[in-house]
Amino acid sequence: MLIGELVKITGMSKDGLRYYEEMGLIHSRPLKAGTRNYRDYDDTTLDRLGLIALGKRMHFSLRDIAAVLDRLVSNQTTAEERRGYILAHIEEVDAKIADLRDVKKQLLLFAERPEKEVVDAHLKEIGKYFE
Amino acid sequence: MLIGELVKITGMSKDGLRYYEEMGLIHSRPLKAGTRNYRDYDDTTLDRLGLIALGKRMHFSLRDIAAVLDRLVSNQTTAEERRGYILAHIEEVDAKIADLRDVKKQLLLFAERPEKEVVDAHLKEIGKYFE
DNA sequence: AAAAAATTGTGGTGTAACCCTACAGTTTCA
DNA sequence: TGAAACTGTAGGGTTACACCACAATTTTTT
Repeated sequence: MLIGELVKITGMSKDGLRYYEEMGLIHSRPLKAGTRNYRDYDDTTLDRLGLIALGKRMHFSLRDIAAVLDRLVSNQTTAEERRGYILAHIEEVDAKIADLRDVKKQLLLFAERPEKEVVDAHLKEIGKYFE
Repeated sequence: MLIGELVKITGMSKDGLRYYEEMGLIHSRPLKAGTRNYRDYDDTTLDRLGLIALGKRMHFSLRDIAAVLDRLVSNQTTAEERRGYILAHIEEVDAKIADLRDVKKQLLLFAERPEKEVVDAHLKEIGKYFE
C-alpha cells in the first residue's frame, strides 16, 4: 500500500511516516510509475506502527523504539527483557513526575504570595542561582 | 562586564547567553577593541538572568519568559497579574503530571505482565490505534 | 619583548520529532 | 480533456541550546 493508505489507517502524518522511514523504523519497496518511484508498504508495517505509537505514548524516544523494534515485531524478546526495559523507563518517568511536583509546589507558593519580595526571596533562597 | 564574567557568575554557558541575547532576553552594548566588538553587559543583566533561570526552573518557555521579562524587572506587573499567570501555568504542569501518571500506570501493567499477548491486547484495547 | 595561553567574536552543524510550504510527475475522476 | 487527488523531493521552521572551527585581541608567562 502507498503512504496515503497508512495515513488513513493510522492517522499519522505523511511527514511523520516518512520521518519514521528515514529513521529506519519502517521500510518500503519502490513502486515504479513512469519516471517516479512511490513507496510501497506491506502489512507488517502496520504492526510496526502500532508498536511505535504505543512506545511514543509511553514516552519512549524514537531512538529507543528503534533499538528494539525489530526484535519486538519478530517476537525475539523475552518477557524478562521487556520487563527490565520497562522498569528502567518507569524510573525516568518517576523522575519527571517528581520534578514537576516540585515545580508545582513552588508555583503554588508564588501564587499564594505573588508579591515581588517573595519572588525576590525565592530567587536568592530557593534557586541559589549565581553562587 | 563581558560575557565571560556572566558565565562565571551565573554558571550559564557562553552559547546559552548569546542565545538569550539573540532572543531579546538580555542586551549588551558594543565595546570596541581594534577591529572587533565585544559585548558589554551591565549589572541589570544579572537581574534578568535570575528571572530567566527561575522561569526555566518553573518550566516556562523562553518565549513566555520573554513576553513578561521587561515588565517584571522594571516592576510593572501587579501581584494579581502574576498570580493569574502562575495559576494558568500550574494547569499546564498539572496536565503533564496527569499524563505521566497515566503513562506510569500503563507501564506498571506491562511490567507486571510483560507477556507478548498483554502488549498485543493493549495495542488494541487501550490505545485504540488505527480506527 | 616575544611567545604562548586565554578570552571573545562570527559562523556553521547537530539535536528531536516532526510541520509546512512549494513544485512537479502521476493517476483518477468528471 | 482538463481538473482534482495523490505522491515524491527539497528546503525552511520549531526549542534551547551544545559543540566545533577559525580569527582577533588581551593577558600571562618566559
